[in-house]
Amino acid sequence: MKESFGSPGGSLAAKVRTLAPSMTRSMQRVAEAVANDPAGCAALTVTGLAELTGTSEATVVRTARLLGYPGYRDLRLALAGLAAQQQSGRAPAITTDIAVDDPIADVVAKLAYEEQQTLADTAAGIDTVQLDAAVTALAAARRTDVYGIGASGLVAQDLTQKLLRIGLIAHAHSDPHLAVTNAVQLRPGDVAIAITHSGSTGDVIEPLRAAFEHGATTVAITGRPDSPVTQYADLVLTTSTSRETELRPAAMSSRTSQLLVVDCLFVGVAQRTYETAAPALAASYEALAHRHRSGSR
Amino acid sequence: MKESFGSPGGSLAAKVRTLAPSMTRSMQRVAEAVANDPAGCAALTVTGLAELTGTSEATVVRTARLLGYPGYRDLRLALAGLAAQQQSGRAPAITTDIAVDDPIADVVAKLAYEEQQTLADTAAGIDTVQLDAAVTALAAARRTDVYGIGASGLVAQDLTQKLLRIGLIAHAHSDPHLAVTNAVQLRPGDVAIAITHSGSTGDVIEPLRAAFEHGATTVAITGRPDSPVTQYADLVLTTSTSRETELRPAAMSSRTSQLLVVDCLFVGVAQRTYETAAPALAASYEALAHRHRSGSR
DNA sequence: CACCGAACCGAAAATATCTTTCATCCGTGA
DNA sequence: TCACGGATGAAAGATATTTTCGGTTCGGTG
Repeated sequence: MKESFGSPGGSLAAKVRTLAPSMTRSMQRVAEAVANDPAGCAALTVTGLAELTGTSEATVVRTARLLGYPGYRDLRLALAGLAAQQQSGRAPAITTDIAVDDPIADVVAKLAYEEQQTLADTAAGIDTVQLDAAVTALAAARRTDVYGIGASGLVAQDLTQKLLRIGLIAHAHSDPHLAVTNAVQLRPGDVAIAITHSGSTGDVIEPLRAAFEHGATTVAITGRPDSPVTQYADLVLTTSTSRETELRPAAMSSRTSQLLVVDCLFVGVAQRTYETAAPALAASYEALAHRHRSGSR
Repeated sequence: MKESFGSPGGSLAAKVRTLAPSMTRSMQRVAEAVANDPAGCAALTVTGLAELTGTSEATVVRTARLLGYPGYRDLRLALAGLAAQQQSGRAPAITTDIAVDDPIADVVAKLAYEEQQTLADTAAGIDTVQLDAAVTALAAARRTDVYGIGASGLVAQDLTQKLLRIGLIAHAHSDPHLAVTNAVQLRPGDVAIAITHSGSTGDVIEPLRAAFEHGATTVAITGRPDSPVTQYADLVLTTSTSRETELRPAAMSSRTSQLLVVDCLFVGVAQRTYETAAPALAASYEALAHRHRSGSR
């Protein structure tokens, strides 16, 4: 709503005020309407605006000319621009938590905003040295086990799916017993990754511990860098922790954060193993093609 | 971020990407021109834009329609608005694709940025009316089945986990046969949700179809609103489509987008069923507490 | 008070722009 | 190769904008 200086378009209201004295009565009515409700007027045709102001098309066009536009068409475009700017000006107001009676549109906006925030926090907080070390370990690993339970289990599977796609050997475990059983098979050069937001999930810590004790390179992806899980982790990747609210459980933001970390790991590994990763990715894409119907076009 | 008129607003570029696959060659040329230079195109008449893109007026109008506007006139208005916003909003900082030799810190930054972008696009492109209807259906459903394969399967599980947490009956299926077997058990009042980025995954379409034919309320979460899956969907929730690069497969951004939609569904349902959802959430939290060791440190 | 002229104004014609229709063209699959 | 269906653009048709032009009002003047 601020007026810009030399910038074209500038404030229409100001221009209207300046030029008002040199306008005839009907033209003033038009100018006023335009200044008061740019958005509304932008939606109108010459005829519409003429009727609204109780004048004629000719007068509207004359007014547009006076305001410095070649014709009404261009005034209208400028109006649309102005409206859009005003619209975006009164932006955020997303500061509050999601309330029980928020309309669904607000829910969408707030969730998107919060997840964006989570991503930014995570990216800012990540330790690239540890990340790089984890990537190096993964790229060279004979096999990789990933542990995760509940929501984190899905992240574990996501990572596994990706690694498999580029030809690495990876397994996700959400059954603690099987996880431990498998963990003891690991040996130096292998990698074990535990994903847990709280860092205190025993079912995930135990297999990591087993892997750790058998000499595998262990990685913890957690929101609590001082939690028990880090005891057995050679490398710790910290995810961001945002306050959780009644309607937005922690699982939601921790998942977003964990997924970003996982994506970074994946892309990092794909870079390191580009020679084999690129063809593998292409191949998996090919293989899937026939599972899709002919497509929409 | 809705715009003044009925027309869906948000990022035009995102919409172009989403709809591009369903466009013909000439229309793609027009769409591309519009997406690349909104300001320039806003200054052109139909004829002008037709000449610029080497097509005809008819094609330009057709493209405008496909993008959701009643005609070229309105597209032009929207373009003017967009141009104004870009002008004031300054440059969106163009990031290049992730390169094979990018240092890990750049990878983190680029991935975070792209996922944020995906979230914004998704939020802008989502149809809140459909979303609201889906929420209503879910909140009232006797049971809910969710179909998803591969990466989308994880999203399906995520949704299921969340719904279960607030006391709803939900199942995720990734086995196509079992999915169909279960789908035929559905009846009016039940809800079936298919999650597929391409919208052409036969293994996911079949169960949805079965559910559809048995009278369940069917929902499709897809990046292609014109794809086969929507044939059997009462409600369609569109996820955003970002260009995929060699090191960043489509699965990555579609997952981010799908998860946002799923989160919106969940929060929406939690709002509707607040009386039962809040205690249920609290209870599940309690139940998990004992799985965690005494705490940090 | 009647008259005059100038500016104002809007109806309608003229023009530009947008939309629709329809015949043609091109690619595709049998 | 042929037939088909969708994509495409030329041109007709519909709207919107601009221009023209004559009527009207208002202030000044004899």
